[in-house]
Amino acid sequence: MNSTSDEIKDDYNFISEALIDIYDQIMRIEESEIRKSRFKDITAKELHLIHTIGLHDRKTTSEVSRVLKLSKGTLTANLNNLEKKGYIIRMINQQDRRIINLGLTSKGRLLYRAHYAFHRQLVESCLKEFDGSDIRKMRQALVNVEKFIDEVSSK
Amino acid sequence: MNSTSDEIKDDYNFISEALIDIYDQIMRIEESEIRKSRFKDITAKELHLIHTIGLHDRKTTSEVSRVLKLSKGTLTANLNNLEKKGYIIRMINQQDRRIINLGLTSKGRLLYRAHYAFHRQLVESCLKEFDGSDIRKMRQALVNVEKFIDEVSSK
DNA sequence: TAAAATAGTTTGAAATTCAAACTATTTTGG
DNA sequence: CCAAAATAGTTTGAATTTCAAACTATTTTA
Repeated sequence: MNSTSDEIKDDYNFISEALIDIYDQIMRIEESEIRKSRFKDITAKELHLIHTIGLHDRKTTSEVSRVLKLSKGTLTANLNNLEKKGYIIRMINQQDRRIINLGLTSKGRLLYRAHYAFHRQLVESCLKEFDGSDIRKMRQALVNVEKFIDEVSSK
Repeated sequence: MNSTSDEIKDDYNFISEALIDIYDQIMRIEESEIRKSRFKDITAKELHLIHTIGLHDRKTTSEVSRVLKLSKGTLTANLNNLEKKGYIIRMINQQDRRIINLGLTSKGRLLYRAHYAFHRQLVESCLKEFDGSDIRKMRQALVNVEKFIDEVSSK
């Protein structure tokens, strides 16, 4: 297919606008879907934190606060909430007892998987009409976004 | 190109993970880029509000609070801040004097355009290696995301 | 034209965030 | 070896953000 540079500009505009609006909607819908399930006490932010803690990584509090760009104090408060609600556990690291390793409880792992499944469903439903080569290109476009973000952050 | 169903699954996983992580990073980088410019007093949330108010729409407070899913009280507080900082103006609607129409000041319009330009730059930089037909497909994928969100929200 | 409805603001309470001070532990270097 | 410095995480107090409910002003309804 041939495209004029005007058509491409128009697509760029459309894609820019769509991107600006979509983030927020996805966050909101994630939260509202999760709240319809058995996990009624979870906010979008907590979902994000659960995802960052991950299934098997045993990350430390410092690592997580660095990744999420939250102060250590804020993270401590968030972890207290999730611990009270039974989603995470703190494990004192026996090699270095200053360090707390974070893990998900079985309830936390269920939530992690439900969240992930929802995302997968979104991706599958939106890409099902495309073939393998198209999907590879979409993947590359996302890699490019990450590259762009890295370049801008480090300049 | 042929792709096995395993390769496609792997791409889906990659795309899911990338999507989950990317939102947050874009929000943050948007804020930090804007703060490097003359707009040092603006947060990511305020940027989002400025974008929603838009260049020429004269939206009402209620419309904006519905779109952003903020309570009317919260929006009033946010608008007070942006008004104090000189980015927006409130205009009493002369047909119905209960209604406030919102507009951007010239400073607000400058900020709107700077924000939009940054997004355009991101999109252009990430899509420059693709041809018109590829870009049309990416656009379609975003339309699908919006469709998916609408379906899930309305069910 | 009085009552109901609507648009937006104010209010007070709860939640979230941050930076700085603090506690506990480990590492460093004299 | 041990005191000082560094590090990991928590606590604290203040600032900010958010919400729902009560409120004010205006318009619509019946």
